[in-house]
Amino acid sequence: MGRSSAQQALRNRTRVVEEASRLFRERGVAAVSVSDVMGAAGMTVGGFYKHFASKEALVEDACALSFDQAAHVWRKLIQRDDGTESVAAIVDHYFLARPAHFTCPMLAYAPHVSDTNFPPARQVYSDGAGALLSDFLSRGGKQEDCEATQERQILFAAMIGAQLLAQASGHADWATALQKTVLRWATKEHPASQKTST
Amino acid sequence: MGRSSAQQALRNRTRVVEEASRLFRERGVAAVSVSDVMGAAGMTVGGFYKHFASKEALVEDACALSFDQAAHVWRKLIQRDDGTESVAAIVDHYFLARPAHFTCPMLAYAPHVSDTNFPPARQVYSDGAGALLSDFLSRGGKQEDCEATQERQILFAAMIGAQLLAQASGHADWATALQKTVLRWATKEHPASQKTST
DNA sequence: TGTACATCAGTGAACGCGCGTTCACTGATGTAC
DNA sequence: TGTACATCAGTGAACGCGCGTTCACTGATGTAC
Repeated sequence: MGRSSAQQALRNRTRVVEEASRLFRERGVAAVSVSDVMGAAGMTVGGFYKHFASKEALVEDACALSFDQAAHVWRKLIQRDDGTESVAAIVDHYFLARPAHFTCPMLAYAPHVSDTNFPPARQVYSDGAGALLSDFLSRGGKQEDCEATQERQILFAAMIGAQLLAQASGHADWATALQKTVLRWATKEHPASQKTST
Repeated sequence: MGRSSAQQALRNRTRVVEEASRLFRERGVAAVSVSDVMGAAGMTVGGFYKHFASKEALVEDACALSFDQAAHVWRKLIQRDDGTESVAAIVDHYFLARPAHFTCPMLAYAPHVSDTNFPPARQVYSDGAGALLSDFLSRGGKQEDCEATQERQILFAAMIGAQLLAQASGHADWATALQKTVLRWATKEHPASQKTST
C-alpha cells in the first residue's frame, strides 16, 4: 500500500470530511478522536496530516459540510406536494433526531465553538446557522419584518431549545411535552398551511 | 499543614462544590480539571478523593448546586415591586449571561450529560431543569393546560435556544436579533403584566 | 512504448502532554486513660 | 487537666491512559528522457 493516485487522494480526503461530519454530529467533536475519523474512513492516523493542518482544520471543513447537509435536508422537507411550503415538517423532523441519527449541527458543534475561542470554526458555525435561520424565515410568507416573521424567529429558537433539553434530559416527560407544544404551535402557524399533519 | 478539623473539612468540601459549580458554569465541565477546582478552592489535587469518589461525583453535586442557585435567582427576579410577577425579567437576565458571568446550567451541563451516558448526573440535570420549567410555568397566571401555559412553554424553549445560538455564534447579528424578538415576545405576553420594561 | 527516477499518499510506531486517579507521607485533630 | 496514641484531611509526586501530532519509512504514482 504505497502512494495513492491524485484523484484517489482527493476521494479519500472527501471521505474523511464526510465521516467526520457524521461522527461529530453523532457524538460531538470532543468525543471523536482523529484516529476514530481516520478509522471510519478506512485509513490510519498518520496520513491525516497530509490533508489537514490540525484536528481544528478538519472541524472547520466538517462543520461546513454538516450545515450544508442540514440545509439540503430542510429544503427538501419544506416542499409540500401541493406546492405550498411548511416549516412544521422541519420541526417534526428536527425532533426525531436521536443518537445514531443525524443530530442538528447547531447543537452538535455548539460546545466546541463556545468553549474556548476558535475564531475560524466559530465563523463557519455562525454562517451556517445564520443561513439555516434565513431559510427558515423566508419560507411560507416572505413578508418583511411583520409579526409573522417574528413568530417564525420564536419558533426557530424554541425548536432548538426544546431539542437541547430533550437530548440532555434523556427525553424526560416534561421535555417531550415541551416538544409536543412546540410542534403543535408550528402547525398552527400561518393559517394558509394548516393541512400539515402531526 | 496536617489534618483539618471535622467542621473545617466540611467547609472545605462545600467550598470545592461551590467553586466547581462556578467554574463548570463559566467554562463547561470538560474544560475544567479536578486540579483547577481544587486550586480555586485553595487546596491541592490529592485531597480531592477524600471527599469525592470521582470527578463525576463532583459533577453531580455541582450540577445540583448550580440548578439550586439558578432557581433562587429566578425566584428573586420574578417578584416585582407591585406584587405582580413577570417572566420577562427572567428572560432579560438570561440573555445577559456571558463568559465570566453565570451561565445557565441547562446550557453549561448539556454537553456533559448528552455525551455518553452518565445516568446519575443526567437525573440531576433532568430534575433541575424540570424544576426551572415548572417554576417558569407556574408564575403569573396559574391556569391549567390553557393556551397561556403553552405560550409559556414556547417562551421557555425559545429563551434557551436563542441563548445557545448567541453564545455559539459569538453574538452574531442574527442571533442578537433573535434574542430581541424573544424578549419582546416575553414582555407582550400576559396583558395583566404589561408594565414590564425592556 | 519503455525505462529510470523523483514524488508523495498512506503506514504504524513513537513522542509529549494533560488528564483523572493513586499513594506514601505529614502533622494537627480527636480520643482514651 | 495532662499525656500518649490512633485517626485521617490534606500534600505533592507519581502512575497509566488517550489524545493530537510527528517521523522514518514504503511503494505505487507521475514524470522525464
